[in-house]
Amino acid sequence: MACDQRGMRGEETAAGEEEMLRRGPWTVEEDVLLANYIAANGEGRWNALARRAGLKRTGKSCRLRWLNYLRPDLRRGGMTAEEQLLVLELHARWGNRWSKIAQHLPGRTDNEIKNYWRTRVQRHAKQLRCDVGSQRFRDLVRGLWIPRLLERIHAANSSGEGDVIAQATAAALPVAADGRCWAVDDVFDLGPGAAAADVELSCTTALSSSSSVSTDGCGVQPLPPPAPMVATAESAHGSVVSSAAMHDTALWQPPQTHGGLMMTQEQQHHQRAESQLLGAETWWSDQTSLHAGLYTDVGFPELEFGGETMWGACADDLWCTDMLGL
DNA sequence: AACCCTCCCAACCGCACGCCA
DNA sequence: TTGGCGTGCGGTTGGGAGGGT
Repeated sequence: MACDQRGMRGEETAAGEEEMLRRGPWTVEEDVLLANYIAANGEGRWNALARRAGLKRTGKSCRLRWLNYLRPDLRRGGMTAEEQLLVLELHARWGNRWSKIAQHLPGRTDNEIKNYWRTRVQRHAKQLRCDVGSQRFRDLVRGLWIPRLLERIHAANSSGEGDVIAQATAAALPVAADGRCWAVDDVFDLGPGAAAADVELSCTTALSSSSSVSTDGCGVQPLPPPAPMVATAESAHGSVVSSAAMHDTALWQPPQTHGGLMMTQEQQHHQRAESQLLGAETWWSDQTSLHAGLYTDVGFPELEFGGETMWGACADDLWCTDMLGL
């Protein structure tokens, strides 16, 4: 793309009569010069490298070009669901530590992740009228976006459960001994010999300050299974325009009581959703609902909403923008 | 066709830090 | 200790692409 922009801003700097340094988009010739030089001599010492390679660029510019564009191990194309999931979770954990986040996404640069965050994630937050740093947005990410990503990952790997776990592992999502997959947590700090049991013991949820320490002393609760919840969203005008229950009857049948009375399914859904959105410590994670795999049994029924499906047809639109009327 | 607007992303900027003489 | 240099990081900018009117 940068090459397509060639010449648009490629003016020489005024500074330096004897050595005119170029700025702006890189030309193919410059790319070849830089790539060939690094292939022959390696990278580093960027200022000297720029001079020796015959490039009229600052070392800084050369380094940036190499790391963000020319490096052979770079991945191209849009972020996969796994990568988006990782970005969301790692950002919740580390904030704008783009380079640190990028270390866990092979082939992706900090610049790319930063751009992804600013263009996609912040746009969604803006549409939802909340700040990306707000608890409300974190809850929406946890309750809507991440489950949707997990669903997509599952769908893509539905050919075999082993693949699912392998995928989660490859994506640095810790998988516990029973196959449950946890939110990104301190597994990165466990060291190479950490067993699945250790993973479970160290689980912390990175996504919400509302995460709670479990009573059994096994660390902080993982993400709740995403299936049943009520998505309540505000329209652009600030009024609640809709709420819809997503449920998986195969998973979410345990009867709930409220004041000694059996709760209707709708009441249960509502209570669960409130708990999630308000960061309550009720996780609805009774043993019957804890299941093997990467939330593998989660299969949202296609939710009808005013003739539109809950999730937009656009593969990249993970928010229910149709429903929101945004 | 022309204009406008938004999205996307490569590239730049300023700053901080580490190393070394 | 200090100053210069190289490097890395996060924030910002600006222009192409594409869609809508």
